[in-house]
Amino acid sequence: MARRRGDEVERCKSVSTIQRMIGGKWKIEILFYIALKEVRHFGQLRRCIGNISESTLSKQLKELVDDGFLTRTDFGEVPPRVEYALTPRGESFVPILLAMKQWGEDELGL
Amino acid sequence: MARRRGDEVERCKSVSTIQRMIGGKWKIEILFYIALKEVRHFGQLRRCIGNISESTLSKQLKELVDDGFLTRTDFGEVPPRVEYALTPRGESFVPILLAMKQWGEDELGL
DNA sequence: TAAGATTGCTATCAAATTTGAAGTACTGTC
DNA sequence: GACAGTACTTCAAATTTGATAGCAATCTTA
Repeated sequence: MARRRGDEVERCKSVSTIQRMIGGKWKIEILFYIALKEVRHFGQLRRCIGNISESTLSKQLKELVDDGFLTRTDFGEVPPRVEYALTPRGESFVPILLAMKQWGEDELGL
Repeated sequence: MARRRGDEVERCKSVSTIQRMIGGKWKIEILFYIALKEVRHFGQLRRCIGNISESTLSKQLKELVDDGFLTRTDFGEVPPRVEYALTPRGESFVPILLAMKQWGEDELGL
């Protein structure tokens, strides 16, 4: 049954938080490549995602680290070597990434 | 095993398409309220989502209609009455919305 | 009688976000 | 010696999002 006037809906905090965390223009793809394709490095991500700019990728990765999805390991070498990997929280999100990939293949025929 | 240099990763079209479709700043929440809370009207969505502006909500709804997630029924009355509802494609996405809500509750304690 | 509320927008302009291009620092390759 | 590779940062420009006002017609309130 659909809702009617005066029948207000309360906000769902878990959904609005996820929306904030993965709602960017690139986060799902970034997580996908790190989680399911084992991509670890900045330059690889930039190349396989395609159109993302370096400054944007850098910022999005930082946010994913801050939100607890990724770890960032800087080996302090020159030329720079940095590796990104999933945290346990990131791992726990993998089934959702897989479901989205599967949905795309089934529903969109891709 | 992590990937190394020269070992390039191919782009996954189903993931980049989903990213484009639901990657906005609000789409997950919009779909959530329509799918799981039975919200049908523009004004209700605006109120329960909170900070979204009317122009943005209008645009995002239009995109979700264009991408085949929602139907829009205009009853041609004044004051306007318009209803949004899930298409079969939208319905098929519901399990992913549920999984995200659950993930937020379990992982973030919300 | 007339003002105000209701509803789903659109138009306009300001503010915030995202983008591309270039720069940084150093090593290894041609 | 010029150039590519690596992971960024900085800055101006382009794009997206937000705030506000307005429209159309009817019902409600004063």
